[in-house]
Amino acid sequence: MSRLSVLVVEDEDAIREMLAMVLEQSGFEASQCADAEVANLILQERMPDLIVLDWMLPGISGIEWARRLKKDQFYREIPIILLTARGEEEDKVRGLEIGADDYMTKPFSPKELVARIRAVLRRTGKIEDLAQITLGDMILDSEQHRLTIGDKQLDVSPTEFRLMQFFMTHPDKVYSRTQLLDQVWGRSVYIEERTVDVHIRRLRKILAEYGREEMVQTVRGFGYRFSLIS
Amino acid sequence: MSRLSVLVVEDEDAIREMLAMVLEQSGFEASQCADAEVANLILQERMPDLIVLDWMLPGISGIEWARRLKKDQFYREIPIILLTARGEEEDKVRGLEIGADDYMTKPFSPKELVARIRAVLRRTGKIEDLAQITLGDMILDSEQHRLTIGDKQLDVSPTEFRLMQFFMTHPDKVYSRTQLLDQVWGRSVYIEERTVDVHIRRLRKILAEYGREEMVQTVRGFGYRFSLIS
DNA sequence: GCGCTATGTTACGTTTTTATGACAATTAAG
DNA sequence: CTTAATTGTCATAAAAACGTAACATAGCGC
Repeated sequence: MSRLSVLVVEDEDAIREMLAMVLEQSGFEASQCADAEVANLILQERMPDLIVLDWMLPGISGIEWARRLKKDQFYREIPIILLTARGEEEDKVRGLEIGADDYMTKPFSPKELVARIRAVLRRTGKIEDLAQITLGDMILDSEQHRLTIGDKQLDVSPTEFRLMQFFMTHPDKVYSRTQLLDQVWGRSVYIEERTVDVHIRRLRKILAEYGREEMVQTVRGFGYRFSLIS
Repeated sequence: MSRLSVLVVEDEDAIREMLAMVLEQSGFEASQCADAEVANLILQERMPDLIVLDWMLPGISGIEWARRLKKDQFYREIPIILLTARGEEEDKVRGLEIGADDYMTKPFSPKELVARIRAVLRRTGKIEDLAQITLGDMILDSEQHRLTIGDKQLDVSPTEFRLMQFFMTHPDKVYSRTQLLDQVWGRSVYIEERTVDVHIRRLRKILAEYGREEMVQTVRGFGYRFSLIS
């Protein structure tokens, strides 16, 4: 799976889980821990593409840990977004001084979080990877706006692309037509539920050419599910 | 499938959007607004199944609005979860006094939020489902809407699914046909008792493919029992 | 075993839900 | 401006799920 990975280091459980959920929901792969010590272990396991770091941490403070990372030639390149409580604006300067790539005050909206993460990743040139979602032997490439199945590349229309994108980032779970409309078309638009059927049909037609139509599964009375296993 | 709807009334954008996102992600239908005035309009449009309400609001305070709702016979039944900043624990008492159904301090984890909402909805009788029910080596997953036996995944029809759901949550106990109709089909529908037999038969047929038909047991003169032990 | 009742099984008509093809409107491309 | 592609909607076909009746079979008291 080539989703971009984000490591969340935040001691407060509630906020950490909230962050992780938003990240997962937005297509990132989130790992999390409550302090710098564990964070170091995780870093040895796997290098994240970005770190979201709380300013205040028990033990080694966030800022101190960030400083160390930025001195370590091995970890220096990982972008860091600092988190801080509101009203400590003066810290912003210090944070950016030591090399943090951005700075966010709690509380923040999911949109803001994702926007900032994207911005940082773009700035540091990692965003290209984000363009790729992999599931099984299928690759959905947002940059090329292309779907690859096995070694075949095929083009899909914008709506089918978004639908595919949603499905590939949320596999194995049933979604009602309403939920799909909300998530893929966006809330606020009023569209007939039957329309989902039609687009499902169009997606299946495409997948059928590669013998994958059974990946889009009908769950009678509930909606649709996308799954590798039939 | 009509999802349960939750109205979020919270003036701080960041938190409101966060709430909405978590709710949507968890399968609820979320509507949102920043103050009590707009909330009233939304209420007239559609009655939500639950309200998540910030304690402090511009204009009419959350607590005041909640009090009014709880006096209004039309809205009284809507459960309310109050939100407050940490460190205002003493408000909890006041909140619950005026009829709020639960109380949450910011910040909170998505898990906690969803758990509390589910708990309240369960308590007030609007929900009874659990994402995953396990019995022996069988897993009934509402999220995927799938039944797993051993390592085989199989789809069952809506009615068989609900029947299975009921049985798996109430194993080893006999239920009469009437009880099953009440519980699985719903109290208000009139359906022949024999129909239960037929669906039992269909369920057995499915289970038989995996050598489990003896799990659905006939108790002559009383009804049926679902049990791992035969 | 006999007769009676409860339960199992099957087939069938009905209802509900989903799939599909066609069309018009809109948008994007050339 | 023309042409092609995309998209949403509708009408209709097809499929799945349901409930019911009819008949078969099995259990139970006598």
